[in-house]
Amino acid sequence: MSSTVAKALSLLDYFSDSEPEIGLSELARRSGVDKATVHRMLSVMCDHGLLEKRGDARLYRLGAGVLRLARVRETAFPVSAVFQQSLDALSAQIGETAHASLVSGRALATIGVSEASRGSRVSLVAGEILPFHSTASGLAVLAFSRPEVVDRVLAEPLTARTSRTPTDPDVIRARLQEVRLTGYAEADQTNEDDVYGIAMPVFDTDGTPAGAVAVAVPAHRMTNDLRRQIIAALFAESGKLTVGIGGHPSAEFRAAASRFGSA
Amino acid sequence: MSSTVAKALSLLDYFSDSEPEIGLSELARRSGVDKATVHRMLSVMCDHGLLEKRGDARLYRLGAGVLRLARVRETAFPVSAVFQQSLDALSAQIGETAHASLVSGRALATIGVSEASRGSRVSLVAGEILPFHSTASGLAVLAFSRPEVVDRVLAEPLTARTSRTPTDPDVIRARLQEVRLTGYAEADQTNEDDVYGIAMPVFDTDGTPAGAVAVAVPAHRMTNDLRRQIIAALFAESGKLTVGIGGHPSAEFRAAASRFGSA
DNA sequence: AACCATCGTTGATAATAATGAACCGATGGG
DNA sequence: CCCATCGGTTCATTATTATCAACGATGGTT
Repeated sequence: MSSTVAKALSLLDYFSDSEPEIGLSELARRSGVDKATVHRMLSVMCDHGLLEKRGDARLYRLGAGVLRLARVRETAFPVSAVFQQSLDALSAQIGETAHASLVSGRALATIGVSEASRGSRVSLVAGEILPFHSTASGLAVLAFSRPEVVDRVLAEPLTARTSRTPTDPDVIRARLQEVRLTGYAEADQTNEDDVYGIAMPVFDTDGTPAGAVAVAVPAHRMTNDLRRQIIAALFAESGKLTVGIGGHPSAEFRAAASRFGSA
Repeated sequence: MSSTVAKALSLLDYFSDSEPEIGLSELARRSGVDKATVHRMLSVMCDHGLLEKRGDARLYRLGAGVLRLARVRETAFPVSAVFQQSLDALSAQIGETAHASLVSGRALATIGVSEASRGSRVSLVAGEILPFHSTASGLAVLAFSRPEVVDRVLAEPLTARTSRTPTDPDVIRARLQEVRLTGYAEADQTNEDDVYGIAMPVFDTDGTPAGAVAVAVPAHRMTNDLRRQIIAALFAESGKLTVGIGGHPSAEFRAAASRFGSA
């Protein structure tokens, strides 16, 4: 839990699209680690190309090493490209912002976004780490994950992102049960105010969720009709994606999908 | 030098296009670190999404986290996309394989390749970590780097990749001086047998090399005419790339370029 | 211009976390 | 059927790393 490399790697989580460059003191403050320690860890990560200091400023940013790593992963197991294509289709069809995330350790990593072209839309801070318990994507993934994964996630302290965020493990377990029956997860302003998200899992080769695709809508604009449209579109795209990455859905999800199809 | 996080991160260097999945014992053997230690480090990196074990097999591969990191870096500082475009143009024009790499800590990380369409061509094991002293790209970068960077690189032990690899720091310094005068670096089978590489630096905002573009040709096919073609094309593309990433070339490189132009 | 806050960096001490050999059960090839 | 090798685990020893304070530099403010 408190290994040195874990602390070092967790520093990477603070970099996102909204904050691609961060200073030493800022990182120390956020992570709660001593400044000197952070400094040494950042230096090591710079040496390995995971980070780099911008020449002039004294800010750190993600280095060229991550580009190489991503390239290696994408050429061996192309998923990012496959997802982006589906996201573009989704946002075009629905007219709202679509995004995708993959299971990345004990959280979700946003790996693609396709924003709607209309003026008022949900503008995601992309590239962020998403919590499991407060996002539609997280619930969608968790609902079809193995019980021990659920236990591990719910054992950790659950922070309330908004006033509506469920933080009681039992409440969340109940919601997961719903998700298992319907096949999709909804998050009505539980991760961010005014954002209503609907998500569906995408499955890996072993039948466990590899990630999720989701559509995010300004909460006030959500209607029953729009919900139905989104869910139908997600079933289509999630299916394509699961096939696209060589996976196959769990029996539970297939059952939920057929229930929806016959409704 | 022997910090824990450094050892952990160096494990990532063994993943490449030719070997996107590696087992525990294999990594322990290569890195020379104890199996137990490697196991703990891998576990931590899995928890953070940098790596993941493939569900069925017992192999480790790069995780979804690297995709997120690369995405964040690319949206903030798009270089990978810019490079790929130039690489495609180069390989189309010359008819040989072109590749690009960026300074990544104490080495070069290959971030893009565009293979020629012809049958006999250099097929790079892409996504690899390139040494500075044995590759044309490395020499091109080093030649225009600050003296202390050169000293640091040449202070480390230089491994002979082929029978022609220069391992004497003084010999390499002499070659760097040539590169500074001509603006390009050549590597005649010093990194890989039968591969002749020509590379040119691409500069960052602060006038230091951010990386290099290179063309690799089967050694037996290299002629003076082809050399001249490649060098001319590289001057054009390297210039575009330097501008494309918002950088500006060092005075020394500009001088070399103008000498070539007037020749 | 002088000040104050904050930045990145360094160094000595104390305590933590890494180490590596031995061991286990499972797997697969000879 | 046996042996080699795999991934994974345990535990006592020790070397590593976190800590905390102080320092010089930087930059914005009064």
